Amino acid sequence: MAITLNDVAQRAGVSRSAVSRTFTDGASVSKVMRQKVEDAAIELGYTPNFLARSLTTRSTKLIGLVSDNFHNPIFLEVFDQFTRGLQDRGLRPLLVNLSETYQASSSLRMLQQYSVDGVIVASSTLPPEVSEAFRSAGIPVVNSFGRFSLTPKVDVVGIDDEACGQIAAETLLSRGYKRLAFLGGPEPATSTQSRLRGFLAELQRAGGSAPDITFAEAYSFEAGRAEMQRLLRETTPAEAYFCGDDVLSIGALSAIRDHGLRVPEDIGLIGVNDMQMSGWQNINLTTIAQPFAEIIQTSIDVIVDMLQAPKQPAQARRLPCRLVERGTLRALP
Amino acid sequence: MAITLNDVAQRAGVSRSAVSRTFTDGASVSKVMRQKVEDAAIELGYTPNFLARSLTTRSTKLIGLVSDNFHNPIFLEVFDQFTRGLQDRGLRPLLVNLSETYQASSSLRMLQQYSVDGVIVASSTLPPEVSEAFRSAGIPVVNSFGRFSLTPKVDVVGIDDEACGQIAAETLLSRGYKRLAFLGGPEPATSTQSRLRGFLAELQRAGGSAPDITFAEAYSFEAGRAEMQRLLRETTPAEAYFCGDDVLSIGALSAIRDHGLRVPEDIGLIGVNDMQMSGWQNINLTTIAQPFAEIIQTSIDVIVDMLQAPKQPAQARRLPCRLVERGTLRALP
DNA sequence: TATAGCTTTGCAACCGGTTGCAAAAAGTTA
DNA sequence: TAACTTTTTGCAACCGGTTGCAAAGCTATA
Repeated sequence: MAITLNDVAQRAGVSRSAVSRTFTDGASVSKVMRQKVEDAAIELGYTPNFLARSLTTRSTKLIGLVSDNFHNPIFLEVFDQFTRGLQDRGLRPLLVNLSETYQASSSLRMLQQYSVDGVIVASSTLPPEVSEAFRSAGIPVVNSFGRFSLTPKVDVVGIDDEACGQIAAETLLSRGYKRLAFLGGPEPATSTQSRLRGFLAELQRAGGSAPDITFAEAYSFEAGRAEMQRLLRETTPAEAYFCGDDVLSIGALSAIRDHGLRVPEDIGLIGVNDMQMSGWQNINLTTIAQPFAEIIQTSIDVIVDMLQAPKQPAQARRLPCRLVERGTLRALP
Repeated sequence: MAITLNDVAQRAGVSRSAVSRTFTDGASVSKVMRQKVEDAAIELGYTPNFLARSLTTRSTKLIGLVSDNFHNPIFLEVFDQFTRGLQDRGLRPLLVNLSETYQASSSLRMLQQYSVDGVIVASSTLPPEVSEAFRSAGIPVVNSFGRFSLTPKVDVVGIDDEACGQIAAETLLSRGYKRLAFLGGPEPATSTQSRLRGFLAELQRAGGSAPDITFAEAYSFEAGRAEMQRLLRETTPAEAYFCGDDVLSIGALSAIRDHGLRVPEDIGLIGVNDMQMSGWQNINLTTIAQPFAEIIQTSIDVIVDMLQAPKQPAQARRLPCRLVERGTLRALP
């Protein structure tokens, strides 16, 4: 059996409140009282029970970390940074893995039952309704990697997908590529659509010709490879492809090389994310970096602010992307 | 404010106990009573508070999932499977990311404060003391991917590292490789030492000559690449390398190719893990598969058993590895 | 219809804490 | 030293649930 408040109170010969107060900062306890209690606590090896405490304080320090993305290697970096960031602020991530067998609605109920202080939905593919459900349930929520909106229903922290498409277009055009193509992620994803929009807009502005447009089934190596294989088999390949993300690009890269073509000499490739692997020397992918650290840090800041002052109007934040030049595009002329 | 037991009791015009009982399975409630309560609960949108309940039932369904490995891509697969497996059994993973800034001792205190039902330490590099600390604190614990021992202090589920080394030796010898080498993971890791022991034993048994032995700094691409670069620069390379794990192998692979040598024609390579990436066609690594799904499933089973019948003597389980043949070793003669 | 046996229900105590309030103790001031 | 503040302390109620126990309600049997 664990040591409780009562045990310590008895041992120290003081009231239960006294013990509680020594472990609550800001409470009024005299020097000698604190000493007596702390001695007893140490002797017995007492640690206060957070969950019992949460009943009256109405704060569990538990944060639901909800995602559906346990396959894209980039998310290991994301989880790493989220867990560290939360820990640094004394918050505890309760991890939820959404899938066909575990639906968002169950997770809402579950997280309610555990009285989480807030929820972070970390996904670029989950529909906004998922985050909105938490908000309607009165749980502070932030959608990391979510889509920007001028009238967001929940707080969102993500990148500027249109600007991202624009950077891709500028970069490819500046390298002298003419016949461009867009090899997007899953077509229904709003991030895919926004990047496409920005890509097309910039091409038009700069007077470039209309690109080929196709979509991969998922953000995965296999999907990128399969789609690129199809393109190489069924079409005349473009000079350069703007791919939905890095893992997709790596799949495409492997298809191109297997087809006997060289990158960047025959075909250029630019991805999105800048995951660690993209910097590996055997991949060396030119890509548009998402500011992961900033997105995650900001998301945590937003949640922490909401814990203190809930019910601010929702806000969508767009953080800027940045070109990372490596070896899958030819050099500037 | 959230709806409580009291609200529902009042609404339904029954006692608090009655409400509690309708939400506790195995409790005695009549048909009509249950109906009344459920109606009221639905009207009000009531869900029982798990944490309050845990005070009396002494079960939170919270499982600490402790790891220090948020960099090796294989761990995303591990987290995916752990979270799903736990969810399937109604358990909730409280994720803990150990690092220099967040020590094992803090995590013990924290997990005690949250009254977790059990802890899974998922790491092949953390020292056994970490898991043992949980056990001495009376928390059921299992060490996944831990080291085998005949007299374990805590339950361990892992692979047979010596057998793994043996498989590597057999495989390389059967391909006709003569000058073999061991390019291990971090030297102090016991898994590294065990695999080396099995590797050497089998070589000796089969009359092979003694291999070169070196170690990488970490289980990472960079470390594998750096060590292989050093070997190529400073030594006459061996005919085939048994590498500490897949990500290390991929680093080594890139160094070999950059050096103008071909795999498997000039140098053979075999890894350990069989992570998804190893099957990507641009990598296509021959490797020894760890039975991740079984290790994780077994770990969860072990914890679940401990929740029901605590304090069985600790047991270490070794699950068998399996060769996965791909393209980084030459074919059988 | 009276009695025995089983099921259902509410009361009240409890899980491990926190906290408002008033009494007690300590510290100030005149 | 008396009167007045301020600080410290314990009591008791509460957070949102569960559960042992005894009373009440029901069914079956004689």
